[in-house]
Amino acid sequence: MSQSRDDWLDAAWRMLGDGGVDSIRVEKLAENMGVTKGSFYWHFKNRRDLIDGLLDRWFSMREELQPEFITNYPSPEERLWKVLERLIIKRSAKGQPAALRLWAQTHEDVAIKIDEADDLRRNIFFEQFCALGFDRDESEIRADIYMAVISAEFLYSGHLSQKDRLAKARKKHDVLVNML
Amino acid sequence: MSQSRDDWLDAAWRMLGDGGVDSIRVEKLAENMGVTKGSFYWHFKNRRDLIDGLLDRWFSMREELQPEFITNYPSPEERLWKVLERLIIKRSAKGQPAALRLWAQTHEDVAIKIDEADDLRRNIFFEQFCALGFDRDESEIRADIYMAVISAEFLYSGHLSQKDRLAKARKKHDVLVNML
DNA sequence: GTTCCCCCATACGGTTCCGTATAGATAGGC
DNA sequence: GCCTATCTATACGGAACCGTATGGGGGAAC
Repeated sequence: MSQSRDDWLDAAWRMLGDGGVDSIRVEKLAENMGVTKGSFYWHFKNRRDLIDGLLDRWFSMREELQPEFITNYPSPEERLWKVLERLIIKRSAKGQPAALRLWAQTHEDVAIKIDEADDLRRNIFFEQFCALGFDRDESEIRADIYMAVISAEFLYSGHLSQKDRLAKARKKHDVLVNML
Repeated sequence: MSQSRDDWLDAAWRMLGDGGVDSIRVEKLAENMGVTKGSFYWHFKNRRDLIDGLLDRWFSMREELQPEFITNYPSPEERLWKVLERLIIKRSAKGQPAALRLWAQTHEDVAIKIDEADDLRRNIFFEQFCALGFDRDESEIRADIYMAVISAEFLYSGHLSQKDRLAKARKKHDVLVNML
């Protein structure tokens, strides 16, 4: 049963969510997959190469950052919501985002890439709030809060069902979008 | 130069913020402190004992969770703000909270303790929002968002000065407190 | 059936740790 | 001066990993 590079990334991705970057050990990984690390070093140059692969995967997974995703929806209000909704529905990520952010604290190059992606998302939010009629200053603040809500979704989240999470998220969305 | 148990915790606390729980290595720690690990094992039973000490320190540091802290301020609006303000001003914690939360993902006992503290804080927020006149449902949502804003404060690297962080935080606070 | 390439197993050297055992140092009480 | 408590150094066994070197199996191509 031959393992592909993607199979390795899948398993490593799970490990990442469970215990952070440091918990990713190539020998443990090989054991989990029922092969030896001889296979690993066929697919990857070294451990760091694997982790870079995980980073790439994460970035490419964030389709909601691509212009096409957002322009599918007409109203700014809906555009905001769809991003949040999507992150909850495809809960392909559990602890991974938090893990990568933590890891970035000691790896400047990683931090830069993450910051760039964050700025991109934050800016998308910002524009939607502007389109909703908030002034630039207010829009910036609300975009920040929207970012915070998203990050918290992965940090806390706890023991709620997806349905309940969606319901609560929707209410948070409403609070941030409506100014009564 | 004799090292106290607290000195070890101080150094470990710094390490925790820099690289997460996994980066805390007793031999590295000893090297940093200019002694050998012989000293470490005098003060601590083992590595886990040290980390438990860090957890205790974190919990006891959260004075804003104690009733006395909040009742110092008359208005619910101010009570909310003081908690947020305090977390920014005493930036004794940098990556530590995020690191501990991540670590909790693989250690159920830790997760439980953190959840308890979170619930406590969330409930304090909830009560303040209720006192501000929001209904219970709305207050719960706003308390959640307030929690999110706080956690984001530690997650996003942010290259802002403390002054700017405070200013932005104040605006976020205003958004969540005011319903115009 | 030989060749070749892809994927994997085995074996090994080296490093970084944890935790223990044991002895040495230092300072204060007596 | 001696004893004891407190803290630290040294030395060691063992585990967990990383990365490399090397060889082998097995299927596709021919």
